[in-house]
Amino acid sequence: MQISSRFTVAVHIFACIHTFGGERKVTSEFLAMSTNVNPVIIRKILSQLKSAGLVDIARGSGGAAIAKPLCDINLLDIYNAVECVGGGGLFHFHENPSEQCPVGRNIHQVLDDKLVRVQTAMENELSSITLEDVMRDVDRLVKS
Amino acid sequence: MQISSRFTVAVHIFACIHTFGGERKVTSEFLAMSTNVNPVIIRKILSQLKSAGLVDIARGSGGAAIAKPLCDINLLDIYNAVECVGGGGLFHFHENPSEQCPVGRNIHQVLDDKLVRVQTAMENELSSITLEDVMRDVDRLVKS
DNA sequence: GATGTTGTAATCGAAAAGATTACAACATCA
DNA sequence: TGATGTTGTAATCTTTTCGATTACAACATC
Repeated sequence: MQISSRFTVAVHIFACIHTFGGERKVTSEFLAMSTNVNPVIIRKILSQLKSAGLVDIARGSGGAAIAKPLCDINLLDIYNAVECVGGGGLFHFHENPSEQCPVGRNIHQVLDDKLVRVQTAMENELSSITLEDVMRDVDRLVKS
Repeated sequence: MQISSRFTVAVHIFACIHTFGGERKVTSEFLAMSTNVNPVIIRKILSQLKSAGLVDIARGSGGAAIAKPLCDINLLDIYNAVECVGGGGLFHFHENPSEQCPVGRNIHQVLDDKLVRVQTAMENELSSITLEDVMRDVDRLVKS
């Protein structure tokens, strides 16, 4: 099972706004071309990024812009914005272990803190990478 | 999107073998009871754990046993054994970014090393937790 | 050979993702 | 003011993946 492609699409969106925002209007149609993802999906992702305060969207006239300085947005912000981690966390537990079995009765308590540690390690690494870091590489590659 | 419950089921299986292996035969039927997961699924997970050299299974007579010392099995071993990470890694990339767009052409190269770092952070944390650590907590809770 | 178990294929239903169509709401400009 | 281009969103469809289930062959032990 993998983390959905909405996350990489979202970073791609930021890279496009950063690269083309100065010279043209970055619409969902344009982003759909660049990502090769359906424009409705793009609009849904943009809407999630807007709800998280990461982008501004001009309704009607169209076009998206990055809402904060690049150094103030990290990959965890983006991950949390677009990935529907509805309380469940990264790991999916089997729902109904037996209450009769002493192992089944306690497995949740045994594993929970350990899985939280693993998820936190991932989130810490995500949060250590900012859009400034990403755009540095984007600029280098795009302009060569 | 979440990591499938096969992982937590697998750890549950180890906990059952550890706890009950001395006093009774731990069959897929028994494990199905404790986990409340279908016995065929249990057998499939057991089969994956066996392929990874983590358990021994007695065909015909039945019953599973842990194949190595507890301190020599960590959660990453189990994760890799049961999670079908077919080359793709933890993150799912959007498949076909535009080759025409300079951003689309380079987004993969920009993100790949960063996503590998994130996945590695998760794997390092997983590998730092051994079954010995897990069973310490299992013993404490089960015997109280 | 009877019994209990594992191995595995086949099928089913549910959930989630993404694609697509359709259309209302909105802003801009001629 | 109305034509145009865009966003917001609902509805439907397909694909994929997971887990449940049934069925049965292969196997070990008594």
